[in-house]
Amino acid sequence: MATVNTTARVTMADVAQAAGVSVATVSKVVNNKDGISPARTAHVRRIIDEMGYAASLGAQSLRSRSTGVLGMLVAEFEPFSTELLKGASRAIKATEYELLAYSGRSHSAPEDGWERRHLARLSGALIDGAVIVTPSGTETIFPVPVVAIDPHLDTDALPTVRCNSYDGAFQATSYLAELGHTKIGYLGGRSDLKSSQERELGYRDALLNAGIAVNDAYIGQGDYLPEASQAPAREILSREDRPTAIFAANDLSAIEVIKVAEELGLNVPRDLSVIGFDNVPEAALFRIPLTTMAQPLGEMGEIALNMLAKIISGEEVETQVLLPVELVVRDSCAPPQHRAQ
Amino acid sequence: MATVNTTARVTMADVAQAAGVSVATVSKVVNNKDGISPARTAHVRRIIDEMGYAASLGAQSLRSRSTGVLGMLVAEFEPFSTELLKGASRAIKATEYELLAYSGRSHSAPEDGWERRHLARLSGALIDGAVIVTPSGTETIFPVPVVAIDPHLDTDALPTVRCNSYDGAFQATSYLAELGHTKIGYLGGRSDLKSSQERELGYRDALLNAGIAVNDAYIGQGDYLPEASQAPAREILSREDRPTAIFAANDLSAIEVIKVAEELGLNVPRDLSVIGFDNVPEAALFRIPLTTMAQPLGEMGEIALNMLAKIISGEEVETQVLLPVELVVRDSCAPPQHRAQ
DNA sequence: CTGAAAGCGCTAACAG
DNA sequence: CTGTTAGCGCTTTCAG
Repeated sequence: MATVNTTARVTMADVAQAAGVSVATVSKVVNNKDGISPARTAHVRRIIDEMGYAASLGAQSLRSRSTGVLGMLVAEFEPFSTELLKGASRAIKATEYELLAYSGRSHSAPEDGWERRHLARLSGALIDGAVIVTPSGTETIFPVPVVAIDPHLDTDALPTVRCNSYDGAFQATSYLAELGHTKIGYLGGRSDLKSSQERELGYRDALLNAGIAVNDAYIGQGDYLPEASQAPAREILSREDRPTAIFAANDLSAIEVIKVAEELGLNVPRDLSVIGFDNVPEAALFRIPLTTMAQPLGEMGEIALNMLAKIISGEEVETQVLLPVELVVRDSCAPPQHRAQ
Repeated sequence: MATVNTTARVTMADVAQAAGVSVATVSKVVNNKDGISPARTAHVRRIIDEMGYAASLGAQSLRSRSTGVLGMLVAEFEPFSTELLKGASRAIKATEYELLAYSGRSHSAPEDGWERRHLARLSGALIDGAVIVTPSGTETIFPVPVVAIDPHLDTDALPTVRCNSYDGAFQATSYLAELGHTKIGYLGGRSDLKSSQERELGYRDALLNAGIAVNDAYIGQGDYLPEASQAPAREILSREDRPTAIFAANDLSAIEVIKVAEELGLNVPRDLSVIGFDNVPEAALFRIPLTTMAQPLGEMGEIALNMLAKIISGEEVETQVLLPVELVVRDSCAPPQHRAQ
């Protein structure tokens, strides 16, 4: 049975009444302001504990413009963002802050600067600053200090931590070429993100570098999303002259590529090599462990959070952090099979 | 350089002024109340978009007692809770809610009902309900509807989703016994959680069932935490007559056991078999892939969130969900080596 | 040292 | 249909 058993919230007024003091006094005790006698302080504190009182974050921030909580804004809690979150959570222990992760209803307006809305909703109330994961808007100033992870913009206007996507894509594609592949496809990510653009560039340059002509029919776009990757993957792989290898812009779409390939009767890696990007746990856990370009996700989350904390406290920090990626070889790539022309 | 570039927050009053209407009108437009002419509604909406306005969650909830956001309260964002979070995030898409995950500063008061404080801070402002992960308090009624995952209590007072810990522990221990082990240790979890107690019970019963006497010197407690697991693991494994297998109450402590074992010069699985519990991604990813009892973490998060949504909307739901666990065999267990007595 | 009072941004009656 | 008014729970002057 669904019994909704709820108590009334205990407010500061309740505490004040129980303690026989004014709310102002309680407030001062709560916030460790001085000007309250030790005796009263102790008394009020006991009542607070007894009643299990904790200041309402909403009301508190409404008035004081500072809450001691940092936000992590994501479009969704998927493998990429949760790895970042783990890192941020690790980093926050060394600070005085609490961590609040927020994922609004981005499913309504897909790529439309959701972070702006989230931020507007949470800042100036609730959070003192935020790290935003893959923001898609063009905004660069917000109501609170912000650091972005893997942002949209081709600008230094926002403190940012990201990985070298160009280099990673170049490495991944070159790896495929070195394996002997010449027909190498690319399934791109969200075209509004800089990371995605860089990955495509790295892919193209690696091809050129290997003396392979770029074939646009081998290029699709999956928006970094499994759902969106299926159709383009199917299209590329259904061609008579299909590629023998595909570099996918992130692991989740790489996995989707493999699924589509198998539906089409292809064996991975025998008939098709697939390499991903990110190295989320799901990549290693997949039935066919995925070869991928690893980003130090946890570290990125940590760095971003530390950066944010420093920025808020007015410290000087390097605001553009670029981390290296690393090839992780697993089972999804192999030299191409010899096929009849 | 650390330039903190921030704009002022745009408030409802700003919008009202820009639109040449009252805040009440704006409020009604924002909340889709009727009673505003289509023309004005459209006009106000345009201004809102232009200014990038979004209602302050804090102020909004302070007044309306309902925010359309559901909370997920965790002590920390570690592998266990983030897997649950992924599931919850999946489930929330089908609802009208937004998801807010919160991890306060539990490092202050370790096992002391942190969830009460988090909830007090967020509820009655901010969230309409919450799923609480491994709450440690004894409270059963809260200011908002709540569902617990893996709670403390031996009670049905709280809507709960959890796994069959007793059965899982029994299976895990039996597996070790079937492999031929007779000296089987146990590294327990947070003793205040029911899951932990059940796992110890399952361990003991499985031993008895296998005709093995329980040796208390083989039993330690790691609080489900890597840090806390090290010392007891070292103690158990340093004994002259050390066990040849250890069942750890969760994966993270199992991994810690392996690390300690290796420091002590033991080879896993040759000299020591280790089995964990949970099947977080880290278990499979560990250098020595960990054999473990899998909990359907994502599913648990989904179920809990759906339960919460239903409870809030007054629907009848089964409030005590018990999910099965499953043995996942990987590389950390082997039959015991023959050793000289 | 303590309390009264004002007001943060918003919503909910209630008048006009 | 629209604006005025009164708070939500809290912090912060400012008098006592």
